[in-house]
Amino acid sequence: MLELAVLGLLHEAPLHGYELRQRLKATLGAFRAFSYGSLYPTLRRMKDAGWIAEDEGDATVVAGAPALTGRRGKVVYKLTAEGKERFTELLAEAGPSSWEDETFGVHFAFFSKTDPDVRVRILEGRRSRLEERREGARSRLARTRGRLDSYTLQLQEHGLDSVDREVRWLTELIETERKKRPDAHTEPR
Amino acid sequence: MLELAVLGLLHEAPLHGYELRQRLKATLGAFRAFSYGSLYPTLRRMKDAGWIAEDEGDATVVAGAPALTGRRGKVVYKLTAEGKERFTELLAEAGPSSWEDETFGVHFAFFSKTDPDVRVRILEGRRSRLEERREGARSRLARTRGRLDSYTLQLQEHGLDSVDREVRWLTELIETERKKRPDAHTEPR
DNA sequence: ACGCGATGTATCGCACCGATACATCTGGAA
DNA sequence: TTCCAGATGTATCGGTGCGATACATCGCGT
Repeated sequence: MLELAVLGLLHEAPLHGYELRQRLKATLGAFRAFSYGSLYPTLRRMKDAGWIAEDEGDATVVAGAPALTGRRGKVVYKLTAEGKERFTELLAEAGPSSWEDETFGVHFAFFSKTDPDVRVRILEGRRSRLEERREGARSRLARTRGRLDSYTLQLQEHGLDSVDREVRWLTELIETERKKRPDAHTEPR
Repeated sequence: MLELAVLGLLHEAPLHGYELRQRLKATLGAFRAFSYGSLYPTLRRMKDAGWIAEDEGDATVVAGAPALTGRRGKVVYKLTAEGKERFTELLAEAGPSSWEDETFGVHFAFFSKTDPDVRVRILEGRRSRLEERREGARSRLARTRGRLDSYTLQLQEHGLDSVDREVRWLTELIETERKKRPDAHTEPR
């Protein structure tokens, strides 16, 4: 997850950790926090995996001098060739994981770099996921309505409304996508 | 978090793990998943802490027989006296943690067992939390609007709308609470 | 000259999630 | 009547991410 987000952000420009976090908050803040506590370990993992590399900012650690207060410069990361590959690869796969709550937002954020077919498939996957959830909630609610105290009820209904809203949003998006490419449709074959 | 939820559910009736999970999904499914992977460890922790105790369902493990295929009965949990105390204690504290994303839903679910003053304080805390977030997002959006691709923009706006909706919802709830107790107000003192 | 808030890197412990394993019970199709 | 699929039920494992915290530097207003 964070991995995909980082790949996407670095795909546009090299960044150091702090900036990365700012961008993360800016684009995905509504859905996930992505604190430093996961960012830095992820950066290390990705560096070890070879997706990203340090790009020597203004560090210029003079070999002789440091030892104490070793003047640590910014650590700027950039995508490697393998990293770019990995990014396209991740963007291409539209599996069930792409439309889970946590994942969907990140995928969506990079839709402009995603294949149109994949876009539609993800949007539809997300929508039916939500519709499932909504039906479950609805029937459960109908079944237990009487026994619920008013707060629990309010909570259920607010939740249901939110899901409804997102479903409508997705439907609009899907239609827009369709209009752009009238030849693509749900069932290939 | 899960701890509070479990205390709340067991406060109404003794339950075993599976049932507990069902209820969790039913009341909080819109916000958190609460899988078994956290439920069972939590139950163990709570048992060790003394908040809950096993209530021997239909286990009736006859001392002599088992060994192989040892007929494992349901493990029904119930609140202990300390557990009840702990529950009221947790319900009473309305700190910043009560209105974070993950926590708020759980607190709200047990509002019928919460002190009216605390209810209002939590609702207001949640609201100003969201308003802060909204302002941040709004100004960031205004600042960067031109540079954003249309998908990122859509995402931002959808997020903003959602926050708006929740703020309105909270405002209504607060007003309702106020009507119920016209003497309570924001600043004590 | 001082200090405070933003910038910047990093780690630690903990909560939780998703997948998985495995066993039992129940009801309907074969 | 047998068989098997799906619901019920308990449990663990690896991994991801979060919140708090620590610490150092930099730019700026006072």
